[in-house]
Amino acid sequence: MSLLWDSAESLSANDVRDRLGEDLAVTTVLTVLSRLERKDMVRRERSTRPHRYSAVASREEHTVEMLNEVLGTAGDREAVLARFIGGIPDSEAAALRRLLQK
Amino acid sequence: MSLLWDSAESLSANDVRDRLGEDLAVTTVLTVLSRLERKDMVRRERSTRPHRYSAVASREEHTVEMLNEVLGTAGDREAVLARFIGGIPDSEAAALRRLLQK
DNA sequence: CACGATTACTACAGCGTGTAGAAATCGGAG
DNA sequence: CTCCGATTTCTACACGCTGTAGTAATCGTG
Repeated sequence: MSLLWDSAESLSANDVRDRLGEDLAVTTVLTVLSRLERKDMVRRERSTRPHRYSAVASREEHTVEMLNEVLGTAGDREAVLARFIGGIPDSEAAALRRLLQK
Repeated sequence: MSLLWDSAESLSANDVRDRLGEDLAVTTVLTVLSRLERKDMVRRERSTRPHRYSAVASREEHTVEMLNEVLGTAGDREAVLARFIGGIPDSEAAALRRLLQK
C-alpha cells in the first residue's frame, strides 16, 4: 500500500482502486484512505459527492519528514550526519556541496 | 525498549535488566535480546555462561542505516536531500559544509 | 420515494513488540 | 557423579498497525 499515491492529484476512492492494478474491493481502498487521513497523510474533500482525496505532502516532503524523524532519535545529530555524508556517492556529495553554497 | 543499549559494551541479560530502571523479568529481557539478535542488531557471545550481548552497530551507525533506508524509498534522492538541507539549522549546515570540504 | 452509488462501521488475520511463566539445560558444590 | 540454582529456550498472550472486505447506513437523483 501506501504511496503509489503521490502520482496524480485529488482522486476518488474508485479512481484509486482502478489505478492500483490489483483487484481490491472499493471498501478496502476507503478504509486505507480513511486511516491515512487519520494519520494526516491524506486530505479529504468531504463536500463533493464522491469524496476526493489528495496527499498532504509530496513523496519528497514526506521522505524529508521521515528523515527528520529518524534524526530526532539520534542523540548526536552531527555525528550521524558526518557518518552519513561519508557514505554517499560522490555525485550526491557534490550536489550537496552546491546546495550548501546557497 | 531498543537501544538504551549502545551505552556500555557486552552485557549479560541480568546486567541489562538492572540498568533499565524498570522492573522487568529477566526472561523478558532475554526474549527481547534474542529478537534483536535475530534482526542482527545485537551480537551474542554464546560460549560464556551468562551469554554476553553487545550492539552490532553504535547508535550513530544504526541511525545512519535508517537514514539510508528511508532515502532508499525516495525515488528522487537529490530532491529529498535538497529539501532536507533546506530545513536544518544553520549550525548544522555549517558543519556539513565543513565536512564536505573533506 | 426508491434505488444505486458512496461512505461508515465492524471484523478478522498476520506481523511486530512488550511482557512473562514453565520447561529445559548447564555447570559447579558437595 | 548427582543435584540445585542460575540461565536459557519455548510458548503464550495482549495490543496496535496494516491489508482486506462484508454489512449497514446514507445520500442524491430519477
